[in-house]
Amino acid sequence: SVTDDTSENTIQVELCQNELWHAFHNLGTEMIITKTGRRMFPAIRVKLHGLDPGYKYSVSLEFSQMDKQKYRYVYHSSKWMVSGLGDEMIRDQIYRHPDSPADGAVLESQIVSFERIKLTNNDSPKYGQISLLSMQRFVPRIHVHQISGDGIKVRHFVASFPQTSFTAVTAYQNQEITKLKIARNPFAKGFREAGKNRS
Amino acid sequence: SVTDDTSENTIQVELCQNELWHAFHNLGTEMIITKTGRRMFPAIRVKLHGLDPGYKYSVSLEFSQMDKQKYRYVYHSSKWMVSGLGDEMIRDQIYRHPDSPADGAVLESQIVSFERIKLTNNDSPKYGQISLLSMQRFVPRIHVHQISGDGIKVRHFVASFPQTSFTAVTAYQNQEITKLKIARNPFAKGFREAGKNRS
DNA sequence: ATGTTTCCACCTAGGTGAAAACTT
DNA sequence: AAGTTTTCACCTAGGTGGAAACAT
Repeated sequence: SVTDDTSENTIQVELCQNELWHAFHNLGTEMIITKTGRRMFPAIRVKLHGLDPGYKYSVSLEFSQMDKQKYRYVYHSSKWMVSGLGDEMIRDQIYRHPDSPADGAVLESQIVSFERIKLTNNDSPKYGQISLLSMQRFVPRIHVHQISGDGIKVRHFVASFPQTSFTAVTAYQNQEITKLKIARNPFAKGFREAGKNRS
Repeated sequence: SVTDDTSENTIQVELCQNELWHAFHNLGTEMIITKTGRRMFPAIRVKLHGLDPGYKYSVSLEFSQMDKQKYRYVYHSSKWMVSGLGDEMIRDQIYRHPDSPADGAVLESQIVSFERIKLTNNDSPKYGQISLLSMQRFVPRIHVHQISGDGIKVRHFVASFPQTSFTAVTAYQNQEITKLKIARNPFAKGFREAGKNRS
């Protein structure tokens, strides 16, 4: 498992769009996983603080299983119930942010957005994809590796935010989640309402 | 000016889509420059050979003025004529390929494509843009910098291909160039011919 | 029954040349 | 007259949820 940062200078990771994440978390966030890979919405976007400006850092995203259980959504009660023992996840999957490694000063000056990561239910994920398990729960974790001049990792910091946890699904279960995705994701409009945006 | 590589191991730079470049060169290539920046078509795409697999290299694109003259296109003779003395170019503009610096082994295994570079006639080019001068001639040059562990440039190699030279314009002059751009660039279709691709 | 896959209409995002408007 | 800027219809490219087909 992961060792935390032990030095006196602490790295801070700030989650962007915190209100949006909480809105989804209140309904029980679901993320679609497909064979070809699907983006996350909302995307994990973070702001880093406390980096050493002259050192290089690699920033990565990883998904930790919240438990070993499988869930199902019960429509008449609008609740998630445990439906049995979950499967074992593929080990050691990590998505390195394509703009990293980069200097601490550069990374701190911008928002690190993981919008291009794709979630899949394929057993052999392609480059840029992370393979998850349908009907199981995950929490994203941000890893920050400090790298010395010769490429050796000298420090390692991990952060995670409970409000970004989600259930992986191949089709949305809770229609309130679907509505919120359509309302907030510019790519998602579903079927047009009568008389709106028509030419 | 630029120093050439002097070591025994020579770096080779191979231009991709050579036939396409020659087709344009035969007509006298023109590249549109705009305030907001315009991509090059064809794009400069190269394959690198002879790199040291363990060293890091930075690959960049730069535009060298072919002469200090300004040209105009004479329609009735379909020829470019000198029309006077050109302007001075903004110095030291260089576009580093976004995937570099990278290890020699990584760079050699893929095509280095400069498709995202944008050419502009703006005096203060934004990030990712190179400012050129309308009605003047340029030849792209590929720079390969070998970088040591502590970031110092230890070797420098330059390559250029005469068939990629062009005249920068704000509107196409030679209609044969326009036709070839429309024929070969998937984004450029101009006005549809009657009865084609219609629903 | 329940969950997965495929296909598709509908979007966003952005790269084209043509034409018109503008500048000098 | 000659070159520049703006706008726009028309494309490519690719991210959505819905529905139907499929699998178990």
